[in-house]
Amino acid sequence: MPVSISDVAKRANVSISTVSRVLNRRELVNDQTCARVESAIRELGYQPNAFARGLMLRKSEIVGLVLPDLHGEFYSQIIRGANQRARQLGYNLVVSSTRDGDDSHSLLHAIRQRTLLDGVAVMVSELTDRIQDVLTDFRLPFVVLDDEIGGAPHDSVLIDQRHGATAMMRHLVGPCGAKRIVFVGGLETNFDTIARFEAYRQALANAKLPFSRSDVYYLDYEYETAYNLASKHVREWAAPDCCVFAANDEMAAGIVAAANAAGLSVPRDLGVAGFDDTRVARMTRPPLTTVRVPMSEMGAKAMELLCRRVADPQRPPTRISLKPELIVRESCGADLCGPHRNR
Amino acid sequence: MPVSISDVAKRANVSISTVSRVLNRRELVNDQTCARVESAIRELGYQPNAFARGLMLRKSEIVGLVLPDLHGEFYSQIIRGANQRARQLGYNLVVSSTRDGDDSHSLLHAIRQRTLLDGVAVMVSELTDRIQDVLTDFRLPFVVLDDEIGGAPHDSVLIDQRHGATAMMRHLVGPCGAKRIVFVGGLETNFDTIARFEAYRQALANAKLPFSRSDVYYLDYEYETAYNLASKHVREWAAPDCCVFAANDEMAAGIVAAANAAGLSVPRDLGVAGFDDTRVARMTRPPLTTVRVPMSEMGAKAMELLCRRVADPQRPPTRISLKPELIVRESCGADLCGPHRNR
DNA sequence: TTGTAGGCGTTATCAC
DNA sequence: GTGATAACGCCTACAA
Repeated sequence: MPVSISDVAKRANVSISTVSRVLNRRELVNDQTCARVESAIRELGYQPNAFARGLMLRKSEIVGLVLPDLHGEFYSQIIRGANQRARQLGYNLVVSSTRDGDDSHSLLHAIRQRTLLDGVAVMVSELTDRIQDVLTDFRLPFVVLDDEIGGAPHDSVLIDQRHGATAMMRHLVGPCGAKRIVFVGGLETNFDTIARFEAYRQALANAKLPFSRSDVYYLDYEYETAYNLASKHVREWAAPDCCVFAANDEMAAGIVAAANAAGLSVPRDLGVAGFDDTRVARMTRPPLTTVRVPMSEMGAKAMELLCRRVADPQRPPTRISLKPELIVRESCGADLCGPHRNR
Repeated sequence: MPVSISDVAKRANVSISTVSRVLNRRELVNDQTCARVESAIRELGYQPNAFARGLMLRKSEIVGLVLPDLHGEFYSQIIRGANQRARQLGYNLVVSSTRDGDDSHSLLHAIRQRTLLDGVAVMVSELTDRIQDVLTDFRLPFVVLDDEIGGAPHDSVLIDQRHGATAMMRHLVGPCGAKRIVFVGGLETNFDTIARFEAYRQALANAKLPFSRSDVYYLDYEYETAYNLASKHVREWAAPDCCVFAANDEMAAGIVAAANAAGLSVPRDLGVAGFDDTRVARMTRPPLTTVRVPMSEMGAKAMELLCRRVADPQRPPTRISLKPELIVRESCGADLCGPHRNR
């Protein structure tokens, strides 16, 4: 049933090498025979077998992207950016997540199949020993997203979390005139949360504001969880110069909603800042002051690095750092040029 | 550099067939030699070459998923469901979109590479002739999501849009007591929008409510567009018994926001209904009455069908229909047991 | 239980 | 310009 290169050869009355030539280096073959072969290909509906091809060429033109999860706007953007760029570069993208099912299994499965992949981009977000181990003696070209792994040198594309969080904090203590800032992070072990917390603490110190352990919460990046937390605390937070700094937009949205539900007005009675600048940020009332993280660009850059490395495995490791950008909207009263509640 | 099966064979002092046997049918080989081979494998870090393997076995254990876009909660859910199920079934998933770049190119690219894929699930959402053509004489096992293609019979998993939209309309004209319903759809050519509009019109007729062309709008499923539209019309809509039926949650959220911004109260001054039940639905104030579309289940079912067909290409085409479910929250005042504004 | 040999569909290296 | 032929790494009768 499957038509192979030799079927085409017979039909066109040439040898298989000639067929192979018109497929790959048509300039080496006579125009007439070329035409004959091409029509044979068309008539037979011949499609080169990718396995045999890969066996010879040792590449599949498929690269992988492994993310902590595929759910939500954030990852969605990365995938989109990566997919788009990968295709531009002539590659197809395989997406996997470490969350669906057992993470190690998931990852290892992808790796077991690795000979089919030309390379992999990995985002870990939390470092487990297993992943660490797997990655250190990884034979396949790979690039790491949003973090760096100890051990072997490798390509990586990073978000300068510190920079972004610091910009936000400066905005809050400066233009917004905040004197108390509540930090609502994701999981305590999450890389991004850690980096943002560091910036938070540092900025507090710089501004000579007191740091209080009890103003720090670790949640799970989800809207509902944040809503619930805020429902409990929002009346206590509501103070002339208090802001909540959430580690992503969804949680910030939950907090805004809880504040509204409690009859408080944002930003008059309480400032709320988000992170990521996903579409939710423009869907709350008021829209969120947040930090734009160039997610799809991160995906795209990852693919560039990866494909470059596939082409030249020897090149020195590259490290790309992407700078987030402060986006001032209304949820912190920034436009008011003073403490946000003095409206 | 790459270690092959014969390296292992040498190291273990056996023939390559023996190595192959411990890899695939370990029961056929003596325990002792088996152990010897296995340790050789481990010591050498041997990984079977997937190309050579595929060349013999004629399968890759990779299946594809082609979506109109990868952006947003909706597709995100489908991908997640599909990915999860695919892995459970022992397959890896390749994701592509027809939107990034030229759609036909994109799709055809995936198809050109198809010998690497064992099968593909496709969601088209709008039918272009090219896609139609490509699909009708598709050699590869495939299943269609959320629609059916004329021509060759095939597996498909459908959302009963009609059922969902009708349930919503019944809810609006019944419990909510709506007398005028504004329809805000996606693109006029979009399958889902078409189906929902049909249900809308039908339900209006059944309820003996007047249909007015000027109460029908076609947008693009985006929050902002809907917000802008609603900003213009919301004061005119605001009537004792008027509801807006948006074709997805994001647009509904935009409409709610516009209403709030205009000083109207939802649902007292205007009812707003969404569709899909994505996370946004719980992030508006008030939360949206909407229709839950089992997206991740659709992805999962698609993979089941696909993998089953890969295993048995001869089986008769199956057609799975998933029923959406009405979710009553507060944006239409349903809980009020009467016209929503009488609060 | 194990080894030998042939073939899967390509591409690459030679000759001609 | 074109055609044999040898890899590529693996699986699987068939033989021993």
